[in-house]
Amino acid sequence: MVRAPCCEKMGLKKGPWTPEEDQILITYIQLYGHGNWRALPKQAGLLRCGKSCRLRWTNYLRPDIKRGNFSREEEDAIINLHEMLGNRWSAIAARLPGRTDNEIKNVWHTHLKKRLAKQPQDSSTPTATKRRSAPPTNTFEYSHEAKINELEPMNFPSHDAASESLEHRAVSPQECSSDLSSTITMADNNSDNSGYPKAESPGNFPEMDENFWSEVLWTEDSGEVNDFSAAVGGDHLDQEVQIPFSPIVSMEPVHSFGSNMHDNMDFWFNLFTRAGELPQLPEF
DNA sequence: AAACCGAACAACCGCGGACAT
DNA sequence: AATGTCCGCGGTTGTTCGGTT
Repeated sequence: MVRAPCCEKMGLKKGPWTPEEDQILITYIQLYGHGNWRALPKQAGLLRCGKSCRLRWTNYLRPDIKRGNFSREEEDAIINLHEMLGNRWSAIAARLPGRTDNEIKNVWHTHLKKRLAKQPQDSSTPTATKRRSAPPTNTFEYSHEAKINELEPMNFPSHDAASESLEHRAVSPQECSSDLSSTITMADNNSDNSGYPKAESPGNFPEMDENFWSEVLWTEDSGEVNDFSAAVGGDHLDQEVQIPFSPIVSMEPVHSFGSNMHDNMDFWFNLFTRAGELPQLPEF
């Protein structure tokens, strides 16, 4: 069979994403989910291929991504998991909540390989056993892997100095609630030419329950809205929220957001203040 | 101050598997 | 069973940034 090129149509944009594109993608997925990546960019009005959208979302924009430096525990876990799983980054990422396969892959190539190279091959250390880059192939290894797959995802507190700083850690809902001023300060003072505040990456959202992202946030009795471009800014919606990068997005009140109103409020607050602008928060 | 260089990381590419028709 | 489409994965590349000379 012949595979159609990902971006067969000319004019599709490549390269770094702009804040405006991010905003459109985030807003679209919040409203409609991402059932069909291929169709998504067209419906959302993005000049990107679906693949690019998926990558951007999964590696950068997803709300549950933990930004910031890897803790020592996380690094050790990556090393151990890599020892067992090989270069199966997605499998490793599945054991490290909030970390993406791409991020883990980068950390491995930039930090951990070097760290391992420096370490003496001492069998007493968990990372010193013989490594492989290929996935396990024999039955013992696969049964071992099956055990790994039964493990619960690991949770690591961010405890190293860098991740403790405001510049690197993700902002929890609780922190947002109690210290909004720091968020404002970061957004105001750390902007660079990219349009993103340095300290406030798009990944710094409060964690949401799964329902938040699986639910369609906005519903209308009269039926579906298929044209996102028309939907944003539409006048048929209940509430309006001014999003810094243009589109006007509206949504239902708080019950659609998840279980915690404060989380939701903080989410939007963080979202909007990324552009250094105070939002017009919806009235919940 | 400018040039250079390496590290870090975001993004792209191509392949293969899963699923639908 | 064959074919087509979509998605996810791993490898790789390109760009940016910070440190050094």
